[in-house]
Amino acid sequence: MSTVFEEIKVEKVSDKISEQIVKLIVDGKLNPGDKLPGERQLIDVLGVGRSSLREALNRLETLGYIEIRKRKGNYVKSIDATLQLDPLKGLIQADLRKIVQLYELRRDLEQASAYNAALKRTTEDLKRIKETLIAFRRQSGAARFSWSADQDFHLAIAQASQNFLRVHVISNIFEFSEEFLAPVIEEVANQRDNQSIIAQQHEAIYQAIADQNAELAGKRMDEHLCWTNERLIELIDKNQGI
Amino acid sequence: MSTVFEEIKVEKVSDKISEQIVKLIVDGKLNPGDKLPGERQLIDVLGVGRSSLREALNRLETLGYIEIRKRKGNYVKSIDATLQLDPLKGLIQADLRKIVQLYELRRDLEQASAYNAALKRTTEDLKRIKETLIAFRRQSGAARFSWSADQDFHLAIAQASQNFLRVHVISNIFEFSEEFLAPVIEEVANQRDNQSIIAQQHEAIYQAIADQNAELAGKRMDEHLCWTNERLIELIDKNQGI
DNA sequence: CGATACTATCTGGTCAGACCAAGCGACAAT
DNA sequence: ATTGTCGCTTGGTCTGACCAGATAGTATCG
Repeated sequence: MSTVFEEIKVEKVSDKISEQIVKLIVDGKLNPGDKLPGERQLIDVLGVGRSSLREALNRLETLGYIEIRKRKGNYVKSIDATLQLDPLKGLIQADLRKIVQLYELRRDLEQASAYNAALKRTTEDLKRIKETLIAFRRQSGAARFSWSADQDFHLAIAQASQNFLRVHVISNIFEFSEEFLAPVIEEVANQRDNQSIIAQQHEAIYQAIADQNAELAGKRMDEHLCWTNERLIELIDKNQGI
Repeated sequence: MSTVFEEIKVEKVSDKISEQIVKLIVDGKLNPGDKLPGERQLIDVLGVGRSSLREALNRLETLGYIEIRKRKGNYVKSIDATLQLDPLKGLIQADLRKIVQLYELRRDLEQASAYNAALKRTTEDLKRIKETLIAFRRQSGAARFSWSADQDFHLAIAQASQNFLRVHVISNIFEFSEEFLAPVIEEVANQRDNQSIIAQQHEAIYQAIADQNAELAGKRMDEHLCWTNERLIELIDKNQGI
């Protein structure tokens, strides 16, 4: 029975309007830089109320299709800017210090990651982790901090924990935080000591995983990330003050 | 010269409104699933016109922060960004047993959630958790398992852990897994004992959080979810065989 | 007493009309 | 040629009104 009837969808007026305008842009009837007719003119042509029209225009603006210039008019935008609507990004932008919460989350996951890796790692996993360790040491000789080598280590452990979701989520966190921290993270390289401290911590974690000592692996990972987070907070506070 | 003068920016009323609401979400004053006051009520509180308010709400919806349900109200959405789960839907559909990995992830987070809640909970947080406990007991009297009351308990703890991201991510996992498990979860209700066992486990967790015993809270949460996961695996294996 | 039916009210969606301040162009005064 | 003024246009905002569906409390009927 349930397959016989279709749900009746009520489409908002503003949806139809924005669909139509997007179609015009896609079809090339409206080109970047073109000025749309004034709002009062459009509501006549479209036969809708101004609030619906404005709702549509507003959505188109936040989606990046048009640009609303107060007291000047509405213009079609060139869609060169990759329209990214990552809600999380907006949230963190609202308060950079919130990124600490993201890193707290990371600690939750990575602590478990190391714990489970110690229990479930294969010898291949272990070998892969070892390789990332060597790569990190090698690259830390260079002037700048090698973020990607650091990430490789953590991701290798996540893989060893035999949970593809964990890898996925942790990798997401890396990707996400990179663009926020890229401007400040370079400072880490200035304090050259940090590099070797991190390397030592990594090696200690590796050792615990190799020994299949889950408790210790988890504990060391937690301490490692606590230490990292503290450095991070220092950095942010310093740059925030400017 | 150009550096001496700053451009005067005119901020739209709707911008201020949406900023404020985003801030409320970031600060955890508004949590996933919360219902916003009605539009007519909000314009009184904020002292703005309805068009500006609606403009703000509309933007927040297209950005993914809230969900506008016609004739029902406006609700805060959980943020999907960290855990971009949608692409994974296909993977889990292909092999329902993969959901075990999702629940392992949940355990990572919730163990930390309980741990931190025990450390950081306010007395208000504690009161809120207690209420979910009572609601669960009351609803478990009914024939069917009250999934939402169960979720409320776990989310209340996440809130008490003072990390808004944790709330969102856990809420996301619930949302995501609900659609997979809805068909099988009802069976839990058949074994009436489970209901009271879960209630007891919840109460034990609550007690540890009330006592601010972080280690114990984390441990009990972990055990609780281990137990749950085992029941889950049984269910899946049984239904998979058909 | 219990199930059904109704009604008052609340919700978001839409429309219409009004006013504001700033941009802009035409035109006059200097 | 520069400056000042006036009026029109533009998007931004507010108010008030109505609609239709959802909802909950009340009244009615069996």
